[in-house]
Amino acid sequence: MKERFKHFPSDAEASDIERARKLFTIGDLAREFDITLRTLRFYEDKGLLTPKRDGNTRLYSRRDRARLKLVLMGKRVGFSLDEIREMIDLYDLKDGQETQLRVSLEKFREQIVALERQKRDIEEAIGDLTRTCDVVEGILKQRTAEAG
Amino acid sequence: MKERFKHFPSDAEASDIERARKLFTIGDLAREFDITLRTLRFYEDKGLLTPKRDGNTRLYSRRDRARLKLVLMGKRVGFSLDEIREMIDLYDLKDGQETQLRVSLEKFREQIVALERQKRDIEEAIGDLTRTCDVVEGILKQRTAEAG
DNA sequence: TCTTCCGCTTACGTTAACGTCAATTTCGTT
DNA sequence: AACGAAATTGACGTTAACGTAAGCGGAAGA
Repeated sequence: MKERFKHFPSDAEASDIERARKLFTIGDLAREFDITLRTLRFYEDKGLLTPKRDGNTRLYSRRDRARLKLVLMGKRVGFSLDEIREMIDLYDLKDGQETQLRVSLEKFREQIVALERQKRDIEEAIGDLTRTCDVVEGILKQRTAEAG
Repeated sequence: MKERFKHFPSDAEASDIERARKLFTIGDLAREFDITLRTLRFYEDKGLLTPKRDGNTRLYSRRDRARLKLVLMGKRVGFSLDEIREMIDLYDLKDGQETQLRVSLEKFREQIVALERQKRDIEEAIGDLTRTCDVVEGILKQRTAEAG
């Protein structure tokens, strides 16, 4: 474990100044969003982020940071990294153009439908398991009654 | 695609006789449960099924078929194949013993908790997406209003 | 007999999202 | 000069549940 990130509560005081900064290192973002360096580099390989370089060192702008937020948001709601990249690329192509907004809106709605489907599947599974539990409980009660 | 399985409605008539049978081929079960041969063999490799052999050919008993049903049920409610195997093995060790029933019951309840957690996550995601949709719609309406 | 169907085994491939490891390098302190 | 922390690249490993391909055998039907 060479790359580890702990929380340093002692650093929390400087947040006002820190968050007003224009540039972030890879470690900054990793700490702030609780992800690993590997993840940030991976996202870069995938074309989700494109930080500048100071020689070799990555430098993330506020814009990069905003994109990262979008990526993590997208993941949270169940999009794959590929889907997220497509949407962000599309959006960045010409900022906030109507067609792109409509495309994204459509994707969001489809995802909502997919999520609702998943939800129903899970509800059914919970129902099945609950019924099974009831049956097993019944068997157990019957046994203890016989044994008693 | 060398191994394909279609539904043969013309075979449906013989179901009374067929289902009363004692032995099944791998193709029989594949058709009945709509899974591939590969899957059946995979489950065997994993120790979930142990059909007998007529020379090289697998022969599944009604007991094997019942186990397969359990496996598919377990999958449906979100257990991994490893978890399913553990439970089935445990259950087969001494059939229907109280302790084993209690262990399974415990697992089921844990799984219900896990599923309910997933359900909440999905609901939150749906909420997020719905709100995002509303925002995007608002932007679009505003634009069309300005353009009009 | 030829073809087709059903079955067999072995073994490598797939997908997603990173983890882990190795070998260096650069930076800020002390 | 030495040290540790933080950074770099590259490449292989992981997990789950199969898919896919290659190559083979035996039985049934035209």
